[in-house]
Amino acid sequence: MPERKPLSAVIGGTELQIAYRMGYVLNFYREPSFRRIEMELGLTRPEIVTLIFLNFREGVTASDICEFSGHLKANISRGIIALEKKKLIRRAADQADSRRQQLFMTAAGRALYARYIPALRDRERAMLACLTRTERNEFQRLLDKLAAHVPHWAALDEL
Amino acid sequence: MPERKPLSAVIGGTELQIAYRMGYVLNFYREPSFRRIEMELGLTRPEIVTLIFLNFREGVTASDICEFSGHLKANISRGIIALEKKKLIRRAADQADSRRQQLFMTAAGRALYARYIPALRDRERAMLACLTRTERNEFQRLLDKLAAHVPHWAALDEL
DNA sequence: ACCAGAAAGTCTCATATGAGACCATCTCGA
DNA sequence: TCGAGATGGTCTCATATGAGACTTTCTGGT
Repeated sequence: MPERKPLSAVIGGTELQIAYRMGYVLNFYREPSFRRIEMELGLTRPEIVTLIFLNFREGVTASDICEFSGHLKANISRGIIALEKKKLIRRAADQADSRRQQLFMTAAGRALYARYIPALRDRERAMLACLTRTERNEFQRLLDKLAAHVPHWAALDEL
Repeated sequence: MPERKPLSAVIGGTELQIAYRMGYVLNFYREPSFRRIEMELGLTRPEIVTLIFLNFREGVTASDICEFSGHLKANISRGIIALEKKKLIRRAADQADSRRQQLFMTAAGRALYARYIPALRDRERAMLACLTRTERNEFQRLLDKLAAHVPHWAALDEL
């Protein structure tokens, strides 16, 4: 009987050692959580992301969210329109540049945000539970470094 | 003039410290690359993933791919049907269980795979360029650990 | 001050996706 | 060996998404 690598070895068996692993772990973290939020709360992904963003800072614009979320602007735009229609956010024209509109959460938006974040937090905790505290810190440090360098290569569309 | 955190601080300003960062980095790696493959080669994401999988091991089934890719089975099924129609893969009924079908790449499939992998590899290299060799190894080790533990929590749908 | 081009945001259209029903086959306990 | 339930795979339908055109407003060089 020939010895066969377990099928799960595909995780490292790809030519994209690190990227594939990141995708694998993150997919299993994020997709089910987000799908559930979509279903239960009737939000789309750009809407979820927009609320997360506004929770961090109010007054940002659609293109700020695009820039840091990687979502396409058409989708963020649709999300914002939908969120406003549901009274979860509020828009205000920017004084200095009338093309822009600043975004703010409403109380309802904050309340909805508070309903889905705990599940995401718990799931993150579960994902990381196999790391020691030291490892978790190191992992975060490396991710910070990677995140800081994203602008240096992400725009290189020849790649 | 009040001091304001730079907007990029949202990356770490979320309650989901690590998950958010992973998503941020991975989004900028994966989305543009995949979109480009979709456009230029006319493949969908489940098709791309299926070819990556088959490059690692032939003879697997649709549900194997679902299990390790996190894609929904309806989409993998559609992808497989499309790939066969394009003669990029070949299906064969499993002897032991006639519900299953084993999947194999064709020469054309291998050729197409070879056309999109280099760009993904280059982009991965660019993403990781800011880490030292030691850091890269450590990062991979931690990802391996996380990947190995995915089955322990991913199915917990109460989370 | 003007104009060419960039930027913010919205819209349209075709396509990909998620949810879940559905069918066929297999498995396992009584 | 029978039937209940599980499993592999496909299908349908509604919705979310990507691409890219378009409008309005701003900017920077001449």
